[in-house]
Amino acid sequence: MTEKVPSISEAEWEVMNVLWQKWPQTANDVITSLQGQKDWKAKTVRTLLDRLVQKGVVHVDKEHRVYTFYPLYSQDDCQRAEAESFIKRIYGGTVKSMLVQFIEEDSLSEEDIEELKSILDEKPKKKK
Amino acid sequence: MTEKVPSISEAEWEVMNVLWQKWPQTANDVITSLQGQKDWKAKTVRTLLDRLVQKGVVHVDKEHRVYTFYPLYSQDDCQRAEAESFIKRIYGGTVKSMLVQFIEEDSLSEEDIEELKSILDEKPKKKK
DNA sequence: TATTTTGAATTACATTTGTAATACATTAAA
DNA sequence: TTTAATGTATTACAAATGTAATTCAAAATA
Repeated sequence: MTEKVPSISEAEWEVMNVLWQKWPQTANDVITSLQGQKDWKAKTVRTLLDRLVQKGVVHVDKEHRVYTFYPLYSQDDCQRAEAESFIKRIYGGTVKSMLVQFIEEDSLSEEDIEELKSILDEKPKKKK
Repeated sequence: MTEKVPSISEAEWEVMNVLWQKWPQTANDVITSLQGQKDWKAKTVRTLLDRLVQKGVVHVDKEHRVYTFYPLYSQDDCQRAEAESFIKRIYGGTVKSMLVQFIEEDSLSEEDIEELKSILDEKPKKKK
């Protein structure tokens, strides 16, 4: 079972995304990773990290002078949690309606489509 | 091309969802529609409607004493806009990775899966 | 050692959002 | 007509969020 994930704001997600790529990281690591990607001052990133710690999404290791941070939830868990509330709000809770919209749109390449098809084919076999 | 949709907050989405179902509606219509669904006071809904008007997402017709409201953007357009930013933030911008996660999860029924498959089968044929 | 740099802790401040309440002006009801 | 109900307009107020700046102590450097 997936425990309840605290809510992560938009800006905080950017920070989490870099933390999930590699951890632990120092605040400076994170700040550097976000350079060029986001136009944030170092202090801003630092604040976001602190808030994530407060929220219990990130743990900070204070053993050494320079702290290191690492995620307390997997990216997958957070994605699912976020996606669930998103879909409820935007698509009335039905995953399918969203999938349909995306599939009908031209946002998928030929290969993507093929890959999805094969995943779908696999799917029912996994039933227990 | 889809024009830029103003950002709609979580609570505001609930209001939009009822407005998209039927419009125009008076504030009271909307309030009534949300009864039982959300535990909001009438004034709260009214505030949300006003904010949506301010944001330019909803138009209010003041021709009559009792105003009527209607959406200025299609549900589809708003869903796409929201989904796009959502996917960018949460799934690094790739629709497919999200679809995969949902398909792999057990959130889809047999019929859903079949339907998706047939939609995917149709898809490539539509290429121009 | 004196000084600069660096990291962490604390504080700041505007905007958005959630969640209304109050004040007013009409209209409907008594 | 006086009064109550209803709809609109304005105001409120705390929490979350975006976006930092300031303060302070320790470490690195001159």
